[in-house]
Formats: sequence, structure tokens, C-alpha cells
Amino acid sequence: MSQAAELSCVCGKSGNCVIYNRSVCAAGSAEDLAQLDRISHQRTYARGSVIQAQGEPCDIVGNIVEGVVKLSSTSVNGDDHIVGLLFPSDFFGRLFAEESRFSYEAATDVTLCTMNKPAFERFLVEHPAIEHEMLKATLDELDAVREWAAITNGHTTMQRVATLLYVFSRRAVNQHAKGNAPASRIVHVPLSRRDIADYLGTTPETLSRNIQMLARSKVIRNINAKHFELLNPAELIRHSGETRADLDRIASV
Amino acid sequence: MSQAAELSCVCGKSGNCVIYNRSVCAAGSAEDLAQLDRISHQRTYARGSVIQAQGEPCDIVGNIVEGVVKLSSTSVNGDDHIVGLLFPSDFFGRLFAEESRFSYEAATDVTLCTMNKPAFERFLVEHPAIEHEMLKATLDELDAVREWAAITNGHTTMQRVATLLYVFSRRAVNQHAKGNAPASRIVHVPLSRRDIADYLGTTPETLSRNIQMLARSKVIRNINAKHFELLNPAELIRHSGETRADLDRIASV
DNA sequence: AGCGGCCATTGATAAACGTCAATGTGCCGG
DNA sequence: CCGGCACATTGACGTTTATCAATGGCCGCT
Repeated sequence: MSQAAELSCVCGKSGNCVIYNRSVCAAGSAEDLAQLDRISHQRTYARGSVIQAQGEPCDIVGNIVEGVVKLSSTSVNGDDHIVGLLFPSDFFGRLFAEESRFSYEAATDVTLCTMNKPAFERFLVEHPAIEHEMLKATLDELDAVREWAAITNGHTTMQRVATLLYVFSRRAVNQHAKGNAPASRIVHVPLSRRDIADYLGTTPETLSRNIQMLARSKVIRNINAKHFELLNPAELIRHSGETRADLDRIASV
Repeated sequence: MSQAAELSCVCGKSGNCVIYNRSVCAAGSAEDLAQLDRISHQRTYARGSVIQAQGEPCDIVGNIVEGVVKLSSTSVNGDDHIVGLLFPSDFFGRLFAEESRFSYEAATDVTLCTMNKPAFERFLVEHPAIEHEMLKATLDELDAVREWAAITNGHTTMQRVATLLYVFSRRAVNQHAKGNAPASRIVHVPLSRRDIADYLGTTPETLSRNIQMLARSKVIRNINAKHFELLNPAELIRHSGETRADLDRIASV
């Protein structure tokens, strides 16, 4: 998900494809890609709509072309927690299971490249080299989820907020970079405060207070609710409690 | 990891093997299993010893035969957080990566069935059906990690403690069950208070207070530091904030 | 069996955080 | 252009939890 936007996509007409971006198809022939193309098609979902509900049988998988999808778990009490965010080129859906343990919901308006799940599963079984790449990608994802869990588990809210802002700033660079564009100082966080809070395991109020704290100390500047200017990246990194190397690794997963 | 202990093991002389238990080898022939047997051997580690250090090149993988292995991430500040616990029959090690993002450490004395990593990787690539099972197992693990992250993220310490105790009680049932043994009321948690606290994202002090709270309200009884008697399972479930079905699913992963 | 060290528990205190309530701000439709 | 509504911010307060410090109990060692 750190690839530039102009990569061609094998599934559908345009946009990123996780299968390609994650190198899953690096081992696939042109015929394989054409076959994938046949079972895929693009689809859009409005912000807030549920792509796949928790516990429901899941029949589609695919990848994000544009927008952000939140992966969340809703408990019996009604409060739900976001266990992951999916960005353009990320794979979504639960392969090889009857139903999804989590719900996939559009955090922004999204465009997806969807595939029929059984068809894609059959494709994988028939193409071991590609399934091998899928395994590697899943192992990477496992590391990333564990790493994020370690961050949310043991750090203060300020550290989580700083980490998130830095990660989003890096992600934006990757998305906007055409060639060697300079790092943008504008950080775009396309999520609502509630979604961010759910992701960080806190409340909108505490989140807001921490954001304003960073703003008062001139680390960031509020442009509007979803845009920030990064005034002092070094201080942001310091607040995150992580090394710059760790942050960059997290951002590049 | 919810399998009974008497399953035979393909790698080494005795004990559980994740490859078998997770059905990864269900698709493998007898010759395949014999080949696996040739590249594996058992090894023991004393409590506290590091099996694989964070960031170090990793050359072995395998599965837990006996004991508990903690998977932890140590930050620059020195405080480490446990992102996972590995039990008998669980797979350990990071396939298809140069180095491990986390450290594997013996939380108790452990017996491992180890394999040379490159050799096992080659084996997987040559046996797509088994690699397919490996992918399914990894996807299951991903769900489990996310589920645990949702629990530690949004719940109170008491809810986490109750959840952990219940999960360990279920796990003990599975481990001890020979045939249809009745559910044991004795819960064995073979970890130090610090390890439990790290796993739950809290401190030993707060953990201790919550345990004593449960003891005072007659939900559990302290036999000693690592053994508890489950006096009121229904109340424990209530304190966990989860449904019984959810807890049982978590325990069986 | 006695000793010493490590681990668990308990207590006091302060900081961090969630909750409830009110105010402010931006966005969309009339 | 204005009103309404959802969202973000700010404030006050109570609870939870981490931290610091001390005590108590268990286990291994000699």
C-alpha cells in the first residue's frame, strides 16, 4: 500500500490492485492476470455503508482502489472498536472462511475492485506461486497488526495520536509522490474524530484535547478538522515515543 | 492449539505438532511427513531464555511441544509488551522474512520441535497443498490477533483479567481432556504477574488488585500465585463483558 | 532447616482518562 | 442567504489506573 498511484491494475479498468502491488502477481503470467481480470469488477460504496457485516456470510473479496475502509468489531454492548484501516491497494475480505469475524465499513466514499470469493479461492489453489505471495502478504499483515497492538496497548493517548499523525503524513507522501516529489507538510486524515478515537482506543474528547495540545505547542497546525500542517516533525516523533525508523516501517506496511 | 495431547507428531519423537494439529498436513502424504521428520528435532529452553531475539536474523521455525512462549516487542524505552502467547501445538517463527519483528522468549520451561527455516520454506514451496493449509492457519491467526486487540483496546482491566482467566480455564480443559473429562475448576496460569500484566496492557499492581477483587467477591479462589479455583464461572463471564460464545471462540483459536 | 532474594500484594498519591454537559463551527438543504 | 444538524471542541468532575514505596510470602539455595 505504499505504491505510487499510476501502477496498472489487473482487476478492472484502473486504480491500484493489491494483487499486483503486493507483488502477489509478480509470479503470475499474463494469462493468469487476464483470468483475474475476468472475475473482477469495480464497485463504489458511500461513506458509512457496510461492505460486509460482522458474522454474515462473505462472498466477495478484493482490494481498495480509493478511500478508506474500516475493519471493526462490534461487541454486545454496542460499542465497536476499529481493529484495522484499509487503504488503496490493501486487500479486503476473509478468504477460506464461511463468515467474517469483523465488519468492513466504508470510512469514506470508497471504490473497490471486487472479486467473487469462491472464484478467487479457486484461482489461488490453481496458482500456487500466487498463493505463496498471498501467504507472504498475510504474514506481513500479521506483523503489522501485532505491531499496532503493541502501540495501542502500552502507550499513552498522546503517543498514539502522534504515531497516527506521523503514519498518515508518511502515507500521504507515498500517495502523492509522482517520482520524487518533496515530502508534503500537509497531513490529510480522512476519518471522523470518532473513527480515529475508536482506532486509537480512546474517546473523541480525549483525542481532541491531545490534538489541541499538539497545536498549542506548535507541533502541528489545524487547517480544518481533517487537515493538519506538520510544523515540527521531530517533536511529533518525540511525542510518539517511537524511533523514526520504527514509524517509517509502520507507515510502509 | 485446542487439540488433545495424544496426537502423534510428525516432527520429532513425541508431543504435538502444529503442522499436524492445525491440519496443515492433512493434505500431505506419508512421504511428505517423513521428509518433515528429517528436517526437525526437539530442543528445550529454560524459562526466561530467548529463543529468538527481536531484529535478529531468524533461522529456525517450528512448534511448541510443551510450555508457553511469549511473543513480545521491546521498545526503545525498555518496556516490552507481549503481543501474543504461544501454547503447545502453536507454530512459532517468522517464515519468509530475514528477521523477526518480535522476540520469542520462554515464559516457562519449554520444549520445542524446531526446523531449519530455509529447509521448511523449501518444503512448503514444493508442497502447495500444505502451504495452502499454512495460509489458512495464518488467516485464522490474523483474526485471533485482531480479536484480542479489540479486547485489550476497549475494555477495562477487570474485563481483560476476567477474559484471560476464562480463556485459560478453557484451555486447561482442552489440554487435560482425555476423552470426555469433566471441565476442571482449577485454572492454571503458568505466567508471572508481570507477564500477564504485559499481555493485558496493565501493571502487576493493578492486575493484582483486580485478581484480589475477584477473590473477595468469591468468583475465584487463590490457591497459589499460579493456580486459581473457579467458584463462579457465570460471574466471571459477566465481568469479562463478553458473551460465553465469544469467549469460547477466543479460547479455541 | 534456615537464609536470602524474587515475586506478589497492599497502601498512598497523583496523573491520565472517561463521562456528562455546554458551546462553538462547518456543512448541507431549503 | 439563512436555519438546522451533525460534528468538533472545551469545561468540570469523578473514576480508573499508573507510580512510588513498603510489607509479606514463597521458593530455591546452601
